[in-house]
Amino acid sequence: MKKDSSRSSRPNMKELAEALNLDRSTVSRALSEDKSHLVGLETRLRVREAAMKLGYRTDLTAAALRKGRTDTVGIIVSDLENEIFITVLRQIMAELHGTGLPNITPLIGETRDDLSATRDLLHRFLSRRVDAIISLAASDDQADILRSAAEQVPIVLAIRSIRGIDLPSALCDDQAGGAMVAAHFAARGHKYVCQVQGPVAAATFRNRALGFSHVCKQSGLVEVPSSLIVRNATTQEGRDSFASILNASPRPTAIFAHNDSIAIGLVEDLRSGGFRCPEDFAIVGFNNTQISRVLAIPLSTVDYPTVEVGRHAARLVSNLIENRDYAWKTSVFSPSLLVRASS
Amino acid sequence: MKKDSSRSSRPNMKELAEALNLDRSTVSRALSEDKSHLVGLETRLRVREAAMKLGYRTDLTAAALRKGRTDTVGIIVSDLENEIFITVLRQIMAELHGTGLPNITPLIGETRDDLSATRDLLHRFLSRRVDAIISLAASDDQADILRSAAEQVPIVLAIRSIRGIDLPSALCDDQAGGAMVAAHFAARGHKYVCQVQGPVAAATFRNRALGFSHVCKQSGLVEVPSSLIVRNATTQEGRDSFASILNASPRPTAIFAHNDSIAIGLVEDLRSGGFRCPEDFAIVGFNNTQISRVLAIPLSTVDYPTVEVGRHAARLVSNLIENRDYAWKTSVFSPSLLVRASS
DNA sequence: CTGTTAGCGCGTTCAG
DNA sequence: CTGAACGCGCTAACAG
Repeated sequence: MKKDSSRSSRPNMKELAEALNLDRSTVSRALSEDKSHLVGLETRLRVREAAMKLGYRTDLTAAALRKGRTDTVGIIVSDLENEIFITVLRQIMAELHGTGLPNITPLIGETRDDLSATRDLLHRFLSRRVDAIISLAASDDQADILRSAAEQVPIVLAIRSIRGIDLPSALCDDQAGGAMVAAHFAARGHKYVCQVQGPVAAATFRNRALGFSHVCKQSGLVEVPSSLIVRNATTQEGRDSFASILNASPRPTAIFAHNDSIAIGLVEDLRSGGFRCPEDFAIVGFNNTQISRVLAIPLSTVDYPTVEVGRHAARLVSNLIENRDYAWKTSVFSPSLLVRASS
Repeated sequence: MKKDSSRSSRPNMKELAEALNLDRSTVSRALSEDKSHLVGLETRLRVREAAMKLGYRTDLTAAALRKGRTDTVGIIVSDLENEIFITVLRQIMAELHGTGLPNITPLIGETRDDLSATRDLLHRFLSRRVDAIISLAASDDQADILRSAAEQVPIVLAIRSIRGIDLPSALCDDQAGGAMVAAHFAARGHKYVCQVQGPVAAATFRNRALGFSHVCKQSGLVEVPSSLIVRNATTQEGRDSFASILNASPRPTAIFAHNDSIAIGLVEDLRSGGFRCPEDFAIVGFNNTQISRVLAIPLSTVDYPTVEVGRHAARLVSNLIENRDYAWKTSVFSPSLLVRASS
C-alpha cells in the first residue's frame, strides 16, 4: 500500500544497491563482518558511507531466513523478581555480547514454575528458531519436554540442574553452601539449629538442605524442627514460619534460611516479637542480595557465584552455537560464606 | 549438509504438504488462525492432525518476512531489578496475550539509563523489525533518537513521559502522588518536612517533587533541607542521605522518599541510630513494593497503578499494530496513598 | 474450496 | 574483485 513513505526513509538492500549502481551481492558483502575483505576497499567504504547516510538497517528476519541462524537465544527464567536470576541474566548477556556473539538478542520468558507455561515458551522459542536456549528455571517435571526440545536446538541449564537428563550446565555447589552454614553454626557453639527450606521441586533447595543436614549430623548439631518447608521462598513466608520455630522444643538458636528473602522475613518477625538477632537467634541467608547488605542488622549470607555461573552458561551457549559439539561441559562453582552481623 | 536428521524430526511446510498430497497454500491456510475457514472442514482437520503428529512448527522468521510483521514487540526498561518495571512488564505481557495478540513475543532490553545503550537497543529492535516498541525507560535526552525511531515503528511510552516529543503514553499521576503525601503530613500536624528525591532526569521524580512541594507551600509546611537529591534511587543512598536530614535545622519530622527503596534505607538508618519510626520520623515511600508490606514497621507508601498503566500501554500497542492510527492516546492514572505504621 | 504463481529481503553459490 | 541466479520457508494474490 502506502509503503512509499517508509521506504523512502529507510531503504532496503536492493534500493541501496541501485542508488550506488552496484549489485546487491556486492553491497551485502561490503556490509558483512566476515566477507567484506572480498570487496574493493574503495567500494567498501563507499557502500558503508551510503548505508550510514541513507539510514540503511539490515533486515535481520530476512538474513536469518537465509542464514539459517537467527542470532537469538531463548532464556527461560522462573521469576523475574528474583534478583539472583536477573544478576545471572545480566552476566550472560554481557558475556555473550563481549565474546563471539556481539549482536545476539535474547528472548526472555518467565515461567513462574508452571509446567504448561514452560511448554508454551519452549514452543515459541522453537518456532522463532532461536539458535539456543538457556534455562534458569529447570525442574524435574520438565525432563520430557526439555529432552524433546534438546533434539532441535542446543539447550544449556544454569542455576538449576535436573534429574533424568544430562545437559551442559552452569551450577552453584549448593550442597557446599549448606554445609558451610552448618559448619559456621557448629563453630559458633550452637547446639540446636534449624533450616527454613525452599520448595523441593527445585534442585537448588534440595541440595542446600542436604549439605546442611549432612554437616549437622557430622558435628552433632540437632535440627529442630526437623523439617520446615515453605511453599514459596518469600519474605512473607519467612515471617510466617517464625512461629513454628518459636514453638519448637528445644528451641533452636540458629536458623539457616534457604535464601535472603526468607531470612529477612525471619529477622523482621523476630524483631517485632522483641527478640534480638543474633543474640537470641543467629540467622544466615543465601544469595548475598543487595538488601542483605544494607539492613540495620547486615545479614550473614552465602555469596552466590553469579559471575562464574553466568559466564559459563554464556560460553557453553556460544560454543554450542558455533560448533555444535559438547566439548565444554557442566561446571559447578563454589559459593562462599559471608559472616556479617546476623550470626 | 547433514540437515537430514533434523529434517526428518521436524518437517517444514512443504514436506508436510507433500506428505498430505496437498499444496503448501492449503496447508498454510488450514493452519492459520484467520483463514482456516477458507478450507474444507475435513482437510483442515486432516492437516492439523498431521501437523501435530509430525511435530510441525511454523517457522515464524519466514512467516514474518512474508507478512511484513514479526509479531514481536520491543520493550525497553531501565533496570530489571526494579520491581515496578517488572510488575508493569508482566501486566503488559498478560494483556497482550489476553487481547488480540496471542502469540506475540517481547524482546526485552535493559538500558540502565545509558543513552548509547538505548540507542543500540533501538537499532537492534528496528533491525529485528519489531511491530512496535514500548519504552518504560524514557528520559529527556532520548528525545531525538526516539523521534527518529518513531518514524519507522509505533512507539508507546509507559511510566515515564518525556519532554519535547508527544507519544501515546500510559502514565501515573506522580504529581498527585507527591501531593497526597504532603497533604497526609499536614493532616498529621507536621510542620517541618523533607523529601529525598530521585534523579531528576526521570520525569517520574520531577513530578513527585513538584506535587509535594506545591502542597507544602499551600499548607504552610516547610521543607528542610529544601533540596536533597540522590543519584540513584537505592536503599544504600537512602541510608546515606539520613545524615543530612539529621543535621538539618530545624530538623524535619516527616520524610517523603521518592520510592520504597530509599524509604527502607532511611528506616534502617534511623533505627540503627536509635530513633523511632514514626515517633521521631514519619516516613512515606512510593510504589507499594512487596517488601514495604512485610517490614517490621510496615511502610506507608503510595500505591502505583501498575495494572492500569500496563494494561493501557498494551492496548495502545495493540491498537497501533492493528490499525496504525492514534485513536487512543495518553492516559494518566491515579495512585493512592496507603497509610501504614511508618507515618 | 483448492492449486498456481510470485515474491518478502537477504546471503551464497558459481561464473567471469 | 564483481555480477547473475538461486532459494531460505512462508503467505498473498489470482485463478479455476
